[in-house]
Amino acid sequence: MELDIRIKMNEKLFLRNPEESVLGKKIVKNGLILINKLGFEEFTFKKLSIEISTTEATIYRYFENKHRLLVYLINWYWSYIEYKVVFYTNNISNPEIKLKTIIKLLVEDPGNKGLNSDFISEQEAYQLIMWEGSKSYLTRNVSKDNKDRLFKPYKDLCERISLIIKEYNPKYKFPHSMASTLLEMAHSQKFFMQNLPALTDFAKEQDDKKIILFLESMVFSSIANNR
Amino acid sequence: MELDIRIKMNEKLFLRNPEESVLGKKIVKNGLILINKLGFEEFTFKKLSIEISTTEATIYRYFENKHRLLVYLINWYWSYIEYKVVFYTNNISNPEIKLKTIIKLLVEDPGNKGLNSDFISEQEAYQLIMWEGSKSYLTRNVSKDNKDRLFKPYKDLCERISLIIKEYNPKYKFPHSMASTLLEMAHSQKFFMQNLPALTDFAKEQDDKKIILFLESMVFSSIANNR
DNA sequence: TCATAATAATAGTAATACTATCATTTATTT
DNA sequence: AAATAAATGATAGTATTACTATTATTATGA
Repeated sequence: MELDIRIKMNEKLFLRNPEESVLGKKIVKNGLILINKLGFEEFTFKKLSIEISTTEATIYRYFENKHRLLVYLINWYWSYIEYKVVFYTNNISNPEIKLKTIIKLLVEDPGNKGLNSDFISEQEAYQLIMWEGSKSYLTRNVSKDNKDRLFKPYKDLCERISLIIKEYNPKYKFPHSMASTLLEMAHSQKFFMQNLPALTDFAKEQDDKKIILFLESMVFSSIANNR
Repeated sequence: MELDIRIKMNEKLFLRNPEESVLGKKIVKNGLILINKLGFEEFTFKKLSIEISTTEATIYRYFENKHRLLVYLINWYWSYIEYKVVFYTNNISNPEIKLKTIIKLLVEDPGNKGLNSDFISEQEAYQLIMWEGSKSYLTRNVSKDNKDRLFKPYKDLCERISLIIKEYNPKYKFPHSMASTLLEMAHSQKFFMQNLPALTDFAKEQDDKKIILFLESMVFSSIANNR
């Protein structure tokens, strides 16, 4: 069985829906790869247009600017993760196991096992979140973008996790903050491990198990607490 | 008593030491204010040069590029925070009180009470960390910059906090990761509270007390845990 | 006072972040 | 199959960015 996951994207993110044409998909797919290769600051539509043998002007017909493309990609990732969370926790009744499943989903690099269609590669998207994720909201347009619901997928995922936390302990006072801390740290700690290991207790390039243990320890000791 | 705090900055950060001239100090001071006003992406040396009535070329004689200026400012802030941490925890023997003191120092907006000399304004630096902090290391040059010790102040502060965590509980396995989580979240949760409140349990523009409670709860329940 | 260093004034370049126009190709409708 | 519309390509152009270079002027210091 090969299933095609289709995520409905916010229409404000694009001028022309990239999913509806071969070229549009190429822009998104190769845009992601090129951002990962160059870093977001060095990435330009000009460079992308050369990569995929089209013109700058054509890319601008799909996306207003490169930041919108970034947010598009990041939203795709969070929506996809939420889909995975639903898929893998649906049949689980125990909130502790649910949370542990989520932590694994967040931390583990999908590698080449991940979804790798002719559209967005899961593994590339994972790298993107690690390196560029917070750049989606760290701009002077946060509030405006937020009103346009550009951060809805991230907020939805945060909400879903906070509900499970509440299920685990209805008295815990900070389910949303704990959920966003978990989401942020899943990627930050991995980034630190690989690039600034002094900020962690994990040796450089070590596997994910220790990060998972750290996050589990943090989440469960916090939310078990009734103060 | 008016004391002049002098922080020794890494020489790789600048081409000419900005502390050694009136113009240099003006570049740093007003650079900080202008980055906060425009956001780092929109900030340029050209705009700064107009602001302080000098030329672009002159600013380039002090800093290689705007990213170096950003890292300079961020390093100043973390060094200053470490100084404050030492100052306010020196006479405290109880590691719990030490950690609580640190959490307050990290979260509380210094406002106009903070250090506000003719050089860097503490309050402006605080805003900078919140909005632009992670952009100092989220670049393709992290490893190179790390080798040049550009992140030393942040790593030093993390190390210092992790030592206190170890003092509190020598068996706790993730003192550095917990310290970096605390450092990151002190500013992220505040940013979220002000700009993306759905990611927190704090009403928009609310005071800092709840963030402090959240972080205290997270840190102490985690590090009390002996698993 | 002479020498040196710092700054200002000015100019210039390649790249970025777009917008506009028009011709050509491709897809859709009748 | 012809007519029409939509998407793309080719090309050009603009203001700004991110620098580097040169020379004149001003301040500092031995």
